[in-house]
Amino acid sequence: MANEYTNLERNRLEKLERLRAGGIEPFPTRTERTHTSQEAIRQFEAAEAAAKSTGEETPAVVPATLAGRLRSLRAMGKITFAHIEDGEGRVQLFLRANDLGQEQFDLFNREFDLGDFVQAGGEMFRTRTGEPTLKVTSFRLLAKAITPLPAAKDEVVDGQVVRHATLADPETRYRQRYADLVVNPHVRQIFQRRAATIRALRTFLDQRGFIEVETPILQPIYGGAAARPFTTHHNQLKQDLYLRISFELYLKRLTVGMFERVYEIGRDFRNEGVSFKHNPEFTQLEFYWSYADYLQVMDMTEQMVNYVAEQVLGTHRIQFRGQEIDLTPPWKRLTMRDGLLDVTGVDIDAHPTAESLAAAMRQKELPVKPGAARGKLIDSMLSEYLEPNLIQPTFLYDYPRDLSPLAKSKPGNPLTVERFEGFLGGMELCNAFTELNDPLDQEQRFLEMGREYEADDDERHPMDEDYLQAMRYGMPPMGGFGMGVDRLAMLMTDSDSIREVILFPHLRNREE
RNA sequence: GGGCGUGUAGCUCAAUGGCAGAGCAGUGGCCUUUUAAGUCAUUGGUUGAAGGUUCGAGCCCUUCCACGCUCACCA
Repeated sequence: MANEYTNLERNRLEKLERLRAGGIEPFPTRTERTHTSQEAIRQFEAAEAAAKSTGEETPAVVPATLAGRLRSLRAMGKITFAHIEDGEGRVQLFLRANDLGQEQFDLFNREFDLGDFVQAGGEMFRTRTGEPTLKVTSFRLLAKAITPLPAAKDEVVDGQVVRHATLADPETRYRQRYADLVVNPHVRQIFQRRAATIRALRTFLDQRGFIEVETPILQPIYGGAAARPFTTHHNQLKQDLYLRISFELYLKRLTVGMFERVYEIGRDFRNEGVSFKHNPEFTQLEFYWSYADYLQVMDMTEQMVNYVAEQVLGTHRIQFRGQEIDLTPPWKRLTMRDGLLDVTGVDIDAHPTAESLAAAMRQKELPVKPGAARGKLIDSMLSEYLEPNLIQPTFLYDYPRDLSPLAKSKPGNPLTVERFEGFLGGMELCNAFTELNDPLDQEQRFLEMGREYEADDDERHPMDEDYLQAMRYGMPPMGGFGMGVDRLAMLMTDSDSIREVILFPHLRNREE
């Protein structure tokens, strides 16, 4: 569809044509930047400090050529003040007809707009109000902005209400994230913190001897979680493929191959509902640690999250949704049985069958979904009554076996597996267990899952024969771990929605 | 998928069923140290889309679209 220009855009296009007519290329190829905004300011302030210490009246000249986006313009007759912004910050420009000549000065005022990328050369000085500023002796357009940035200046109502209105509409912010990033510096900070979060995770794991690997995103059989996959097709191979819903089964194959400690940070895809904590594609961290069990993984988890906060925020006490969360280890540990007993009065250990558990729940006047399996019933109590109350970091551990087909049973307790989930801020953050490494038991679990989900084909857990083959070669005992990196980024940035920490979140297509 | 809500100028927002407005930005002036400058003037609208009710619809009704919140779903 052809773009239709607004009046404001047409106005800028006319400027662009005038520039071209005057022999000025509005999108030149080269830039001659010598300093970033902050380098120029730092160097100037250093020259000032040096002059002061030696008693000089004027500091040494600091020549600089800067480049950035025009973010403010104040034309005052024969002089103009402006600010340009680059990746590090802002610096003020000072232009004077006397210095530039009337023709150049007029060119700047008439044809340059907010949002344009410009290059400006000159010397640093300090204005009467004390701001380090570039006195411009030459300038050049680097790239014309046709569309005005979606930002307004402040609004003064009755000399009282000052509102620095800027792009706020969530739809526009997500669809045009580039514009959001330009005008909302705090959004840039969110993604800098996200990057720091992922960097800290890598550093933490690398330091502990884990090796980062990459496993297939296109998989012939999906597995490792219960979720509907996205399906695609390879034309030449005439083969349906799935976008992975987890990395688990591939990473565990690598432990068979003697990689004792592996991890992967990457994208998972789940063809399910979208919410403030769900996006169809999301970033996952999984690691597998041979010869460890879920208790060791628990210890490492609290250390890892605490380390991330220290690296990203410089503190162990983070603010999230108006509450302070203390990440300092050790975290609270609670068995699922005790946790549910506390909040619902139902003892899951006393009810080994779905029928018995459902009866107990009805007696406590808890909602029961008819025909639900025991694991589903437990899960519903967990997410309804327990999870929202777990604000401070809490490990919930020892899960029912029928919720966890890839986890190992507790010795002497076949109904319970060695599994934990980490909760904080009322959200599930991670999921881990002592991994099942018995190929015969694993085959049996796959068969059970297949039966259980027979009614709902979408959720069926497909049998992965090759995974069983890997396990038959011998799989070491190990602890495994998975964590939603987006949710960790939410915690590190105090973001209410997963969409705030994903650069380009999924949105429905616009009507033509 | 259900419920509730929102959609008006580039941005942020007004407008009892009765002339579609403001601030900022934009445009044209004045202004040689401003601070998201000041000042005078001024342009800009298919009110998300389509239909309906009405003498008259931004407002009421119906359908559709998008977004937000929420429920359902979601190991």
